[in-house]
Amino acid sequence: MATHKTPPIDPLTLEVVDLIGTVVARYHEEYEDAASEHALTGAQARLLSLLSLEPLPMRRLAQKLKCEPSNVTGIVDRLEARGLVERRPDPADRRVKLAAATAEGLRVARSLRESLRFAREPLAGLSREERVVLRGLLTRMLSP
Amino acid sequence: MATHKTPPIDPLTLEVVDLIGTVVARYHEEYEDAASEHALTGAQARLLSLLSLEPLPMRRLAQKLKCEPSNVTGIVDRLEARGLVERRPDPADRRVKLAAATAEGLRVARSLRESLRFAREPLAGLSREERVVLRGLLTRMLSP
DNA sequence: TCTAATACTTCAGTAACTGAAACAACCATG
DNA sequence: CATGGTTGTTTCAGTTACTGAAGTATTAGA
Repeated sequence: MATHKTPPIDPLTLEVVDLIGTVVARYHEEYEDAASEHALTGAQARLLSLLSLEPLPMRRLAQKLKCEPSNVTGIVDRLEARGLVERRPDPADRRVKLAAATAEGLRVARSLRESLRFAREPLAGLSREERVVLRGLLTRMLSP
Repeated sequence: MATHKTPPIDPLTLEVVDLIGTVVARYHEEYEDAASEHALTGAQARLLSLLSLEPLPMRRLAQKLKCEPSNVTGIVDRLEARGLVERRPDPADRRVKLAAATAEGLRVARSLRESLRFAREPLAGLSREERVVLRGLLTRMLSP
């Protein structure tokens, strides 16, 4: 009964996968909380964070957020209605609209970043050496 | 200009936080993909996974999924319409409805679990010793 | 028993999302 | 330089997820 098509996954790996699941859940929870403290939804917060680095065409936003462009339209609409984002014409291509964070949008994005406690607390228990090790392991995990 | 209210976060920590963000993104992507391969949304997949372990009252589902009970009603409705979940009366309390995975639901849940490649691939590059170290670090990170 | 709390559903209302269709602007080819 | 295909954005219809308020049972407590 222990012989299946799927190779049996060893308990250690299962445990690590489970831990990663917990990290993911915690991360999301904190992110959503931080967003809603600023009266933003998760999707709005993600988009605004992207724009806080540089203005982007709608199409690139859709690529980065892995969704359809028609979806981005709505999210930007709502952020624009609140004065956090504005649409500018792209001088190089008149088809393109660049979404850009306004001054207020930048302020909110910064505040959002700072209230993301995940950056400080969960790593607080780790020493510098441990962080280096963790960085190495995660890097190898992510770059196949 | 480098003196702010927020203590400056060192580059190493930022890097690790960024890596965690990438892990979270990758995890989510794979989870959604696996779900949609089974014609399930993410929320439906999460709920069905919970029920594949044991039947649960609607209220407990809402707690586990961190959402309102009225929301669970809809998700269970849709899963029930597809024959993956059924509602049973709780013999002990006639107010309660237990949601339970059907045989077909269990089958889908198992298949979903197996197609979650995240369990194998990203850890594939790590040796046993490294997994032990990773487990330790993640555990310390999560249990403050 | 009468009342308050609990479990679930129903009903607006909003946001996120998809896919198709429309429109404008770009671009390449003949 | 015309024209036809491609690209970037929006609009629209339709689905799901979600909240919060009200409504209906049922249970439990004074």
